Amino acid sequence: MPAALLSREEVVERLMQVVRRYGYDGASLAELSRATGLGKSSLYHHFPNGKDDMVRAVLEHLAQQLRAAVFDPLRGPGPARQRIDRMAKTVDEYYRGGRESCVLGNLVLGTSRTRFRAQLRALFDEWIEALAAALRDAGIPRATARMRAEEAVMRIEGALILASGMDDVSLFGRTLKRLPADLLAPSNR
Amino acid sequence: MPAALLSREEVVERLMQVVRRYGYDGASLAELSRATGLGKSSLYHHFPNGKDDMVRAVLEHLAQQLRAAVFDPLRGPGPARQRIDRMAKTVDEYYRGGRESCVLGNLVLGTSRTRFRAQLRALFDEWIEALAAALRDAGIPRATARMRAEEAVMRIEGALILASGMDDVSLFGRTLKRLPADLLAPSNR
DNA sequence: GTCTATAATAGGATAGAC
DNA sequence: GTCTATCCTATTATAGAC
Repeated sequence: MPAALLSREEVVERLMQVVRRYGYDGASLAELSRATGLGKSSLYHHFPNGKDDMVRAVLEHLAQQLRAAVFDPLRGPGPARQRIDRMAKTVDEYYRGGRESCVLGNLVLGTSRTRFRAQLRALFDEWIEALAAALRDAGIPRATARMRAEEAVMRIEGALILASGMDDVSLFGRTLKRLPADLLAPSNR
Repeated sequence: MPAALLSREEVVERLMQVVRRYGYDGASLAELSRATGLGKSSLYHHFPNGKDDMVRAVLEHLAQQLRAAVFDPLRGPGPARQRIDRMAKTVDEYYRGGRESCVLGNLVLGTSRTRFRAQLRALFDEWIEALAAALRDAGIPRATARMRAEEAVMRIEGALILASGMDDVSLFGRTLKRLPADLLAPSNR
């Protein structure tokens, strides 16, 4: 990579910021080049198949980040409530309180919908399963835990859409704030 | 319009299908032309500012559709529960059980995020307010009604994202099914 | 591993005939 | 009101020097 400028990880991190902001279709090579400080040819050197390869790298990078910051803590030791609170906090930071869009949401829409299907599905599923594990540890029955975990991810994704669409980040903050208690509520439904 | 082929409404309806499927950035003039059966020049005749005008027309068209099929019934007469059930049914049909994406979600992401800000915000808000009105009619306090209505829209948007991302439309169906009861639950939170 | 230069193509937009 | 033809720019992608 840039012999001494940016590590591959940093390059991919910047690519991610572009994809997250502009989506797959809106992320031009010119912008990706600008954001990384690498010329187009350099980008093709590292990602021979262009945007497609870049986004694949972005998704791998994101998976690693999420594992370290969200999934592992969710599965990891400690009281379930604390683990879920930590997820909410990390997610809030990652999306900067609702000001940033979701890479996954962006890739699920537009013409990229089918392109990264497997990776997107795997990532969503890993998130849901990690969350469900925490809920099971809190004594919630398996099926209920899975359903609630799915609902949590939906609410987060939906909150990002609406916070952006309504230009009101408080919608995101409130959603995250309510999330832990809702997830751990005595199972009625 | 096409002297006898498609009415303006039908043209806009087809433009909407393209925007909904490919997003703003992914909807090329070539595709919009193909979908409507109109040449690029014809499209520019009706929409002098190109895609921008087309999407504005799409949003106006969508607002009318939603008013007739969703908002008015929500505000309208009848038992609140029935009105909300009807919304769920209509929304399910509109998104074909989770197989179709959301025009609004698509426009909130990508480079179109700021372009249609006012219209997007107004549409989301009208939806939320219509839903909140139904909840108030069901005896739910004003502030709670608004919050629950916001949450309902977030859940719908999020369910569409996750159903698409996980390639599992049942996520959408289940979300819609639970929605009415959750909205009308005795107000604890 | 990066750059400049350049190609090839697609995308957005317009002119003018019918 | 629609079409064919054309234009211009942006975008993706590659070649080849350093």
